This record gives sequence, structure tokens and C-alpha cells, in this order.
Amino acid sequence: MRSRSSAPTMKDIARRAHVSIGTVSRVLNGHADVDPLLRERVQSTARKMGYRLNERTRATVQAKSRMIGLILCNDFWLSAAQSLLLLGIEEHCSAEGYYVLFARHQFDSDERKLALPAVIRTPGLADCVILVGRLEEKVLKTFDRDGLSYVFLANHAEESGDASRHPVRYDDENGAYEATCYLAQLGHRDIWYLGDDSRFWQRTRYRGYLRAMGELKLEPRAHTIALSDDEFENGHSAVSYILEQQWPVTAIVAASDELAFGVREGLRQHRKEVPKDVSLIGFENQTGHSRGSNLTSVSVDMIEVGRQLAKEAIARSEAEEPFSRDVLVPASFIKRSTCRPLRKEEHMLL
Amino acid sequence: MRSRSSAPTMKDIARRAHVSIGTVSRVLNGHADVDPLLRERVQSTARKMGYRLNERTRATVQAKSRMIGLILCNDFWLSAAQSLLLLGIEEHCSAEGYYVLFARHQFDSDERKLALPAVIRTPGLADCVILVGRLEEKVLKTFDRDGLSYVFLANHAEESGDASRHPVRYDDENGAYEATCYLAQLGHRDIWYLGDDSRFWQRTRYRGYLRAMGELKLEPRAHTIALSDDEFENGHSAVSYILEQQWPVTAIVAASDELAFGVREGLRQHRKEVPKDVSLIGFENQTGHSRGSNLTSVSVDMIEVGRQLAKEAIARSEAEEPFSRDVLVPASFIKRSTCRPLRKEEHMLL
DNA sequence: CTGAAAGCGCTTACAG
DNA sequence: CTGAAAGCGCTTACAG
Repeated sequence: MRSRSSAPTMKDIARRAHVSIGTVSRVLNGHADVDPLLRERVQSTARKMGYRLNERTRATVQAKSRMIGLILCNDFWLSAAQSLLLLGIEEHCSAEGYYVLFARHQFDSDERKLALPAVIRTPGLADCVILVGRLEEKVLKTFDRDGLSYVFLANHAEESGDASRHPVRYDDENGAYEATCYLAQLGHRDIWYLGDDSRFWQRTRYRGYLRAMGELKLEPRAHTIALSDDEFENGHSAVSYILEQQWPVTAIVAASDELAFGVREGLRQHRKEVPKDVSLIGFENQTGHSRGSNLTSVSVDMIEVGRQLAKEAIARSEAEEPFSRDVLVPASFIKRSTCRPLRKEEHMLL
Repeated sequence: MRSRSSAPTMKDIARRAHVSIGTVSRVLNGHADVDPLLRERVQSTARKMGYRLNERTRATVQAKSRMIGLILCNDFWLSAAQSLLLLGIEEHCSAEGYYVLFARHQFDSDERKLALPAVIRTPGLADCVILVGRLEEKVLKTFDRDGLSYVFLANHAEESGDASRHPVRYDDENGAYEATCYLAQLGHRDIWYLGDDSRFWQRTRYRGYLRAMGELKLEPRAHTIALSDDEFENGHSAVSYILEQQWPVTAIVAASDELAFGVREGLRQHRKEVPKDVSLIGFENQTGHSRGSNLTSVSVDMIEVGRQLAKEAIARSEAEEPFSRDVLVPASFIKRSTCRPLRKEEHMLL
């Protein structure tokens, strides 16, 4: 392996091009006030020698690293949706000449010894950090207190907190609202919501459902406590329980696709079909693969959310002033084939 | 936001502790030859001022960054398995005091202008890079030619190439072999393999299947060309085609779980059940969630593969010598409930 | 327009 | 054991 230190430096270029190192820096950084002849000479010798600017030393002198950290907080797994966030973040960062540093961090539950991630704590690493995962209020407070530069995904936060934080958010609250209204328009009355409120990011979905049911004057019926970490299992067991209790249900809004798949399987085992017996809507944060399901879903473009997070992070790391802009990425409701209209008589059937 | 530049430096510590900056550096780096009194004084003032060593400038003077790059090559999506790799890499790196830089890179198909990723090209960024995704031989050659420090996942490479490369590999070839033998032991003869050989990492699975069938003197029957990028769909259509052609089949080895789920759905639509009519084995690189499937699978601990990749990358970035060690992570075969023994008479039935 | 020089925050021989 | 100094590879006022 060629040792890294053998890479040519500006000094080498300067010597070969018979100019000062300051001049080399100026032409390589595209400054205007350089003699065209010198510019040409420097550029060609830099090209010949395969020169590449050393990002690290530039960062030292400019006191910024052009690195954005993505911190997965208090969460071991990287979900499919979070992978998409990462891809969106990487896309925007690399387009802007930034680099992305990935780290997980488990915050101590004892507030007094709550250590912050090295990626942002250590000078010389990330200029700004993007927080996703399970964001507890006390963690955000610590970032505020220490004056650290960060952006966070509000959907992943326990509470949105101080308005001056200006988070990025996706609007699945409204997506859940629309989905619920759609079911009501189809004639459904017994519309259930299934989710897991210990996953912070699902709470807004529940809120959207509740808002819709309130406006529609329908009685909300929800199951928001998860029995396990496996959403498929949770969907399966929740719907089984509902059916065994013989509670009325003609439609279900599931807080995730995985949950919806579990629901479908549970229904199947109780000899019920989608959408013949029960209409079903999920939340699709997956790769967009339908998995043969044709599930009607609320869809959020998580890659776009990632791009927006990166954009904010870069803006904050470049800005002198504190930042003051909220970002809202809309959700879209995609009708596929797992819902059907209910005729009047059917209300009694179940 | 507190400006990054307000963080205390060694100079600040030195002034406050009335010592030279060299001494500060020595105690903070744990060098032995320091007077205990001075050591104590420096440590306590560093603690009081909340000092943190600047990683960037240390990197400059030591000419290594303690950053490992993970490059997803020629692949837009981060699969579930690749997410696990990332988690394993992050785990090992952060335990060793390293940082992980994530980037995607699309290599130009024209070999002459094949640009390498900034993360490794640019001095001052990653010390070594981990290559995953779809690794074409010419890309690896370019890394070799330029003497760049890298590790790659052999399962993701078009060909393993030069033996001196010493890749990390997981042994799904053997996993596929075992799975196939297991089916044969159960009495199956008409064992199919379904996969997608354009995904480099599935080719070894096919090879394992072929080796087993050869040793067993059974006729291999495989479908290794994918019709789409959606593995569920591919599984679905492949099995439908086989059934429509009325080819004999009592068992299927599917190159991924996603594919296997598609197969199961396809069988279901043809009124066939697993394992009653067809035994089914998948490859599980997922989070370990069974998705209610109870699928018999070959399982690879992708987090462990990630750890090993990171370990090699760190070793290479610290070593002076070229490196000389292959790493093989074993696969394990997990029997669940989607296979059953075949009685003699049944061979004719299909 | 250009060069000489100071500086970014460290580490590390080199004297003492 | 400790300090003064050189150096890592850049950028950026400051003179000229």
C-alpha cells in the first residue's frame, strides 16, 4: 500500500511550479486575483502530480470539518426507514461536498452523567449533528445547554419542546388523518388504530387518527401498547385479540406496513380476508417495495426527509446566527387495493 | 450555539496549570515520564475546563485520522443485510476509538475515467475504506493500482481475484450446501434453487447448491435470472412459472428470505402449502425477525461480518506491512418448520 | 497580483 | 523529567 504521506502537498506543487505556496492555495481554491499564466502553470502541475487538497488541514485552519454526524440515539437497530434517512443525508451531503459520520449513542438514563457522543463532543469532528432514533427531552436539553450544533427529527422526539429548536418533521399526522377520513367516506364506522406509542414517531399518527375520529364524531378504538419488538407479531396478536373479543371492526389503520402485514396474517388465520371482511391501511416507510401486498398506505418520502435534515445541518454549521426555520415534509396517501366501500346493511354484520 | 472555537485548547490548559504545552500533551496522552505533581495539576485543570483533545489536529500531526470509510459501491439502496454490516462496523470502530464515514459511490463504467470516492481519494479523510455493494473487478484493480488501503466483502465481489487481496467473506456457500443436503436427507429429489446471479453475493449460494447436488448425484434445477428488482416478486413469478410448466418440485432453496416469502405466496395462489406440498428454505440476512414465517433458513450473522470488516480495516490502517489474513465468517443452518420428510411413494405424486 | 510570515492545535525529537 | 522549537499541510491577512 502506498503510504498516505507520499501524496503530494502544496509545497511540492509550489516548488515544481516556481511559485509560492500561497499562490498555489489561491489558484486551487479558485480565487479570482491570480495571473492567468501562473494559474495555468499551477493547475497543470497540480494535475500532473495528481494533487488532492488535504481536507483535514484545511479543516484545521478554517475551523470547520465539512463533516455532518448522523447519530442514532438510544436505538440499536437501523430500521428500513432510518436506512432511507441515511441515504438521503448522504445524497445531499456529498452533493454539497460534505461527509457523513455515522454513530450510535446510548445516553445514560442518569441525567447527571449523561455523556454526549464523541462525534459532536470532540473538537475537530462533526460541525453539526443530526439526531434520530428515540430522542428523549433531557437529551435535547443537554445539547441545548452545551450549545452544541444539532438538528433533530421531530417525529423521533418524545416531545417537540422549545419552539426555538426548529426541527425537521414529516407530516404523518395529516397522513393518518386523511387515511381515517377516507375510510369513513367509504362508509366505515368501526375504524381501529393499531400502533405502538413507545415508538415516539408513531404518536403523531395516532394523533391524526384521533383528530379525524373526533371531527367525524366516531368513537376511537385503538391498541397502542406493543407486546413485543416485532411489529409483525404485534399486528398479528392485536388483531387476534380484537377478533376474539368480538369487538366490531371493519377497518384498521396500522401504524406501519410491518404491523399491517401481521394484521393481514392474523385476519387470515381467523378466516377473514382483506379487503372483503376488513379494510386495511398501513404506513409505508419501506423501500417502496410492495412485497406483493398492494397495501393502501400513507407514504412518507424518507429519502427526502434525509435530504432536508442534511440541508438544515449544513446550514446550521455554516451559519453564524442561531437558526430559525421549521421544515415540514408532507406525507402522501396512496390508494391501492386493501380498502373497499361498505354498504349500509353491513354495519350490523360484524 | 457556542462557537466551536471557544473550546479550550492545550495552550489554555498550559497557561492555567503553569506548564508547557508539551507537558500538557504528555500527560493527556498518558505518557509515563511525567512528575506526578504536574500530572495531577494538568489533569485537574483539564477536567475543570472541560478539555477535549482536538481529533483533527492530532490526526494532522500523526498523519492518520482514525476514520474508516464504508463505501456502498454501485448500489443505490442499503439493504437490510447492509444495514447490519453498518451496525457491526460502527460497533467495532467506536469500541476501538475509530469513527465511521459513510458514502455511496457510483463507479464510471468507462475504466479510464473511473473516479474513486472522495472519502479515500482525499488526503486527511479515511485511513482505510471498506468496500461493499456490487464490486466489479476493475474497481478493485484501480484500488490496487493506486495503492489505496481497503478491505472488501468477497461475497459482494464479481470475482475474488488476486489471492493477495485477503478479503473478508461469509460462508454461505457452505450454508447452501448444508441446506441442500438436509433436503436430500429428508428424501427430496426434486430440489430447486431460486436466486438472482446478477447479485454477486448470491452466486456462492448457487455454487453451494450445485456442489451438493453434484455429490448427491441429483439433477440440479435452478432459476437464477431475475425479472425485477423486487425479490418478493421474483420468487412469486419464478415459482408460478415452475408450477405452470408442471415441472417436478418438492423442495426449494431460495437465495433470500424475501424471495422465499414471494415463493410461499406464489405457492399459496396455486393452492399449494408449505411444507405440506413443498419444503422451503431461505437465506436470512434480516434482523432476525421471523415475520411470523418460521422459515427454515441459512443464517449469517451480518453484524459479526461488519465487526470483522472493521477489524481488518483498522489493522490495515495501522499496519506498515501489507496485510495477509483471510477472514471467514461461518453460516449456520437453522431448522424451523418449513421443511418436511418425503415418503418414498410421494416421489411420483407430482 | 504575489511572496513571506503567522497561525490553526496538536506531537515529538532535541536539549538541558 | 520538562521546556522551547520545529513541523504537520493548509489559509489568510499583510506588505510590497
